[in-house]
Amino acid sequence: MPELPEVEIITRGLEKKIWGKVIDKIEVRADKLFHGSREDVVGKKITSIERHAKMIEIDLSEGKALLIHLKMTGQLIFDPSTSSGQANKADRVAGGHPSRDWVADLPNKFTHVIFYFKDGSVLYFNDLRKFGYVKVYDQQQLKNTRELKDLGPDPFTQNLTAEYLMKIISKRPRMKIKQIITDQTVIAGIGNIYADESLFCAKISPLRPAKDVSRSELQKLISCIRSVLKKALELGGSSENTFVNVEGQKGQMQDHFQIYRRTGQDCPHSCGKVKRVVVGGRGTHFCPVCQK
DNA sequence: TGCCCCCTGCAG
DNA sequence: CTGCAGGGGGCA
Repeated sequence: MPELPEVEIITRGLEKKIWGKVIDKIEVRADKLFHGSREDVVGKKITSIERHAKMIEIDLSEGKALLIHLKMTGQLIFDPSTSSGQANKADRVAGGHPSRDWVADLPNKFTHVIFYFKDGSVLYFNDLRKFGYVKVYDQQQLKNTRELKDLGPDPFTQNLTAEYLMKIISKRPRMKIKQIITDQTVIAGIGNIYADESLFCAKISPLRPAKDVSRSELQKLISCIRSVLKKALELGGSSENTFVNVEGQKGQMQDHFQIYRRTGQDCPHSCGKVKRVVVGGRGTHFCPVCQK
């Protein structure tokens, strides 16, 4: 699923919906996706919710924590109460943005973990492809996991600079620029969609060896990354596929893609046709005319 | 650095 | 039917 904007939207939604609630029970329907002891989290209170790259850390009382990764198709959907569940489901559909029928009817066959809170509200973790996970940690232990410790700077922090990228690139000069910016240990949170969109914005070919990207182009790329991610946040994320926010609603960014998944169509600058190639095993979209 | 894999569904 | 999908770990 989700890249930085989508995970950020979900994180903000969770803060609003489940902060301070006490976990009454956890139901795990697919063991594969839940790592750790259920007893460690039952009875604990949610004390903070934070995004790291594309992961969500939920801190609990007594020093415990949950780390959730949604991978490609994970969803976290909140239902304010079980007793009025029918009404809420109807609201979601009436809201006009049910992404699929199965989103409006929870739990469903893609619901793998269910968090029941003391006040009767429920959080569903759905994942069509079962790549995602929920892991239980001690907060101290979590800080030292590779997953978090090795992450590069968040794109919106001052730590992401052209100088920083040049230093990284000097260690792997031949790597394609797209692979550099989608490496989570270089920049935290950029994935396939926003890499393509950012490179288009900066007029840089995703195939360019990183060492051939100049300082000023890197500067432009950083500002493009920020503007693209900001726009995605403002539009509620990209729901090209299964993304919905914690209320089950889709975002609109997919209607504003300049280049991603527009293979064969005209470049927005009318200079050529959008081409699709594979970089690092992922579909990659660019305009060979304006992206050099 | 480049495949293959995890898994399921959908578009062409 | 084949190929493709927002991620990323593991293996040669």
